[in-house]
Amino acid sequence: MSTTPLPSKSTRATGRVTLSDVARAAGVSPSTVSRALRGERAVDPALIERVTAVSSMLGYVPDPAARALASQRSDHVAILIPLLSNALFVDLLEAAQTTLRAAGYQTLMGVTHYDASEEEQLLREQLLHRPAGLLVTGLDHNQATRKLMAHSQVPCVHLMDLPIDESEADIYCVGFRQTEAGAVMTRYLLDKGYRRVAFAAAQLDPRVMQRLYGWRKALQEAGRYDPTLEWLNPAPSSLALGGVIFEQIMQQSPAVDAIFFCNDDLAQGALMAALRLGISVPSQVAIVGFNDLTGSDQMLPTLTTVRTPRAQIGQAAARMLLSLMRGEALETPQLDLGFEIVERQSS
Amino acid sequence: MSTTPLPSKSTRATGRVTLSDVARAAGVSPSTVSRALRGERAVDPALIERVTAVSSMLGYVPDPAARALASQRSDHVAILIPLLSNALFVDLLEAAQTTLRAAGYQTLMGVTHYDASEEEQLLREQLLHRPAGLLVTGLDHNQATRKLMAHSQVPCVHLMDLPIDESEADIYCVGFRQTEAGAVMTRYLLDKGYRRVAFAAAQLDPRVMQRLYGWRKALQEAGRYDPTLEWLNPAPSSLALGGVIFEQIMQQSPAVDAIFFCNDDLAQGALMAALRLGISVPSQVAIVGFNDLTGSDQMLPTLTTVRTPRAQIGQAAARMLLSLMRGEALETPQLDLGFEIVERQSS
DNA sequence: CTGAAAGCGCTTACAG
DNA sequence: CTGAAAGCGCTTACAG
Repeated sequence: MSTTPLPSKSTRATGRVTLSDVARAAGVSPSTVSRALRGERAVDPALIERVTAVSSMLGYVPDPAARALASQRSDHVAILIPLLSNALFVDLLEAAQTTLRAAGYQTLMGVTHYDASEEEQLLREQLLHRPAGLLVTGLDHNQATRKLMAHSQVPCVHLMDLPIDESEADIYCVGFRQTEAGAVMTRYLLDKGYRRVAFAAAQLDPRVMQRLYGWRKALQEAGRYDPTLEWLNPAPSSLALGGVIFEQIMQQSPAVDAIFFCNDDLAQGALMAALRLGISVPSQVAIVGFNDLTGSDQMLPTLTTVRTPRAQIGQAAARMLLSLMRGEALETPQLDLGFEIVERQSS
Repeated sequence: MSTTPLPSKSTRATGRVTLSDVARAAGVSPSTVSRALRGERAVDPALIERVTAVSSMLGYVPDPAARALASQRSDHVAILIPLLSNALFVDLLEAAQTTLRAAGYQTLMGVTHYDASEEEQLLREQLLHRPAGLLVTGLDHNQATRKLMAHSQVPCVHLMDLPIDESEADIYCVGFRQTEAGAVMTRYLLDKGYRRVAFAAAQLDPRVMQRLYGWRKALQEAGRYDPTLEWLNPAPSSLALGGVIFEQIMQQSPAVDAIFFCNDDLAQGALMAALRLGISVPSQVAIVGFNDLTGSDQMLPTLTTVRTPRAQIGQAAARMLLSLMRGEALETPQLDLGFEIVERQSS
């Protein structure tokens, strides 16, 4: 143990300290080192200690490629998110990655741009690396993607959403009830006395649509639903678009007294447009958003919105995935992290 | 070629189509398949064609782990950026990743939080995967990080910055002259007739400091430099902080007639604060920012700023790296992509 | 230009 | 509980 291991004589020696170096120095077989270091049960505790000591003395670090090749499982975790231009997903990504990295995993990120076939292609590329786990946004995927996920046998946790019906009860996910959040915000507005509550949305991804359904349900229950209150635009969400939509609504439906935007960037843009147009918020029209993004508390007036626990979702999903990768059974396969109305000045 | 390859009889067969399957079906040796598929010169064109055809017919896809283990080079490219909470770096990341992915590389992202030792640790983890290339933000790294990069022999391109002196002429980088951008914006303000131009900064990373030096130089040349015009805050940049700094300046230095914020989020926060405080921009005080981030064109008044080519930087750096990874010599190892003043209403 | 052989650095049945 | 051996799926000197 006091002698430095001789460098390998091979022509292709890489200079790296290998498992065999550790085995030689510890006086055991490579198999034992492998087992001891991975904490496999059925290894003599005394040996574990010796191997661990020698290993760290030599500065041994396992080669991920060799490990992946031999075990057919890499130390990568693949994550699929729709966009990087929405702070929501960036928060999700960062939280998941931080948790995963602390457990020794590298994150492989894929940006789908809300495109089902791009998602499929990205997943295909990621699966080539035999990831140890999968984190995917939402529950809606095309046939091929679902098949790939199932065939790969890779543990998978879905982000942001919770299944609606029980046919999906076998799916792992962490999120909150989008539909309910839409309904709760709408009821909040009705309770404040607003009577013509519009819903304005862009992008129209599945979660936005669920918020729409929640809004519809709440209005219908209050007997205040009217299809002309729906303003749906498939274009990508942005501040600028929020301003455009706001102007449209104000021009075409002056009787609207509150607007529920499906995302804070739209609502922030609307607030800026209101300032520009001299429309006073909330006295002429209330404006509320969704997600509580950066800047919403700095607007004039400050923006009422729904705070969504995206960092917590990223972290909890990563933890859930870590459990699955260890082969543990989960008590709660579907985690509802809730949401919260943040009342500010705009409503 | 018309018979499907027999599945391997091994207990650990993975079901994947392998190089040997292709070799058998094409009637050549595995070495030849390997060479043909990688486009190595010195392979009979006819064989290349045959191998390629068989390979795609069989749906062969090389195993990245096996390739990495054998060649000591993975298909990963590691990228180090300071933050994910600054849209600037997200744009950089997305552009680089898109370009890299199109060339068959997977991106390994590391977020340093402007912490030199976290950067070192991240790089260490990334190098374990034997990345084919490295993309790192800035030119400032600690001793250990520089040593790691040099010893690794991995081609590396630096982002955002250009070296100041010639001692760093051997470094590859894509960016623009931060100091000059600071000076140009300051001269623009002086030319517009502003006389007491403050510089307000947060985070104080190396690039912010360079902008500060540019501002100083421009003011000194105009005989208008005054140390009390410098407002430096090491806290992370944010809209809220911009508002706070703006209030401070207005209270303590009412004679200031223009404020140059080192980043648009600060400037946007200042604009909102001005609205709140009833301070009119630009008639009482001009406000300008840096980077032209989302929302700057939606503010009231719209924000004058410096547009920086971050997406182009990400893409150009990725392309440069691809060349280096191919072993090509570069005509331009240091690429200056410039910047542009965007004049809007706030100045 | 092509092939046989060794090797990359691990993991994992299989025996004991 | 431990070890010898085979194998994961490629690449790359080395010969020819």
